[in-house]
Amino acid sequence: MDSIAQIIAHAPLFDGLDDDQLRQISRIAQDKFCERGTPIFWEGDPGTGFYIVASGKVKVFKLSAEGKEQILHIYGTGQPIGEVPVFTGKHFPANAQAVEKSHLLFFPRHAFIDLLCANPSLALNMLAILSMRLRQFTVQIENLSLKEVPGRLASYLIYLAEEQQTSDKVRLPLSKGQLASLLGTIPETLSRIFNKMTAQGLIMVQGAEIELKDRMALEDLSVSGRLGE
Amino acid sequence: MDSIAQIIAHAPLFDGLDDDQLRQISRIAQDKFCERGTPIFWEGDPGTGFYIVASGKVKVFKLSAEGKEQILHIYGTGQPIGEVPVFTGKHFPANAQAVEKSHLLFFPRHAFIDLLCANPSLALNMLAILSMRLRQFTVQIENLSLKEVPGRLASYLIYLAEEQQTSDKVRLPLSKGQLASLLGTIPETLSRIFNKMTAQGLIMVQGAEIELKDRMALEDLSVSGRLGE
DNA sequence: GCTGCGCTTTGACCTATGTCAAAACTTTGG
DNA sequence: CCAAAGTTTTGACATAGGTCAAAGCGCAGC
Repeated sequence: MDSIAQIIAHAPLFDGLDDDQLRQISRIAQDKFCERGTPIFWEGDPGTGFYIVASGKVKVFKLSAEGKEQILHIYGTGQPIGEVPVFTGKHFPANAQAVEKSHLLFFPRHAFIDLLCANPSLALNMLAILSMRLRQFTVQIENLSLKEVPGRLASYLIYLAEEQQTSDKVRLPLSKGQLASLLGTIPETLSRIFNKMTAQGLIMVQGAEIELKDRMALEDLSVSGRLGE
Repeated sequence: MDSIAQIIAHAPLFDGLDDDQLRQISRIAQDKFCERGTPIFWEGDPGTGFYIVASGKVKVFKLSAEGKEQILHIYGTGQPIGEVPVFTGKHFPANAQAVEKSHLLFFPRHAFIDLLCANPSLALNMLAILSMRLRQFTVQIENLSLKEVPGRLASYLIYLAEEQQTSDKVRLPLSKGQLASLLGTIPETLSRIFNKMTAQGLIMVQGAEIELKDRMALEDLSVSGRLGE
């Protein structure tokens, strides 16, 4: 369940390809193992290829001049990262780092482009993935610009509840500090907002476990973007 | 210089295709003419195809619940818009509206996908365009989250100077109100920041003409994200 | 079962930027 | 050339959320 072939067979990017095509792809993949905190690439590095997360978790983020971090996204098993330079031919537009022990597959740029030219459905899969990302960034821009922090947090909690298929209790998959960075704020502010939302009866926090006490109000908040009264 | 064939031949998306391929593409394109303010699509509409701007200018934007607008980008001649749903099969993730009298070409989804499967270099062009957009959104997220408004404005002015190939005087291609929306702020704040930056000798504003008096300081500001002293 | 380090929370404070209202300016059409 | 509508600016004010510093907490390793 952890061989290169297995991973490739289950990655959305390679969905719908036949066994022969999958074999070709396996042939160009290279293993890379990372410890928690290992940098995978830095903004500005030339991109010689991209990665797929085989296991573990990787954060992709930007850094400000003073070192403040904005997480763009956390990618998990099966998801590709660092594809942008493959197609623009330019450098990586952001940084990537393992947030836990991770296993990645590396695909060198040229070999991959060759495969892509030969397999239209691989190209379509990649187009779909990039489009999904575009849509997701669109949402993040909306969140940052049009919603206040409580609204962003509410959106995130709802997103988690959907992902974890639960309607009332979610578990944060990252530390609160990292969550702050994902939501475009800082830990102090996030902590205060957890308090405020708890006081208003929207949620209940026990460590990384968050109980959604008032799903309706959370939905409202996530749409309106601002905490009432 | 305005025929469908001419426009298609010069659009980056169709770069490097031979005459026969261009002819095929022309065949599926449909004209659409828009007045200033005409909506092109709304967030949530099903995407039955995408557009290329033949002439004019189109803004792509998000709206908050209270009606505040965040412009994601302004697209001009030769640029495609609305490609995301073509590949995800879902709805448009944002709104689009002509900001001036515009001429668009519409490409229906299925016919385009067929072409794409048959022309790997068309697929690669599209991948390059989506990747460039991803990179650009990445920058916008960075601006919104890690820079203050003066920093965002400085970045934008430098970007304009490059685009307009001048080192000291740029012309805003949109109203100040719209610029505020692009920078993730409101007209009042933008106006005050123009004042402040003028007072500090960074720029000089005469209507839509902006003189860059201190390019160095603007670069600093755009990198550091915050106005000193 | 302590010790120490990293994460999280709390408090006091400051500031960038939003809100609301009105005035000044620009553009457009009659 | 003027009126009307839209855009930009100014002013007074409110506030979300950042900063800095310190105190709690919780878990890894001895």
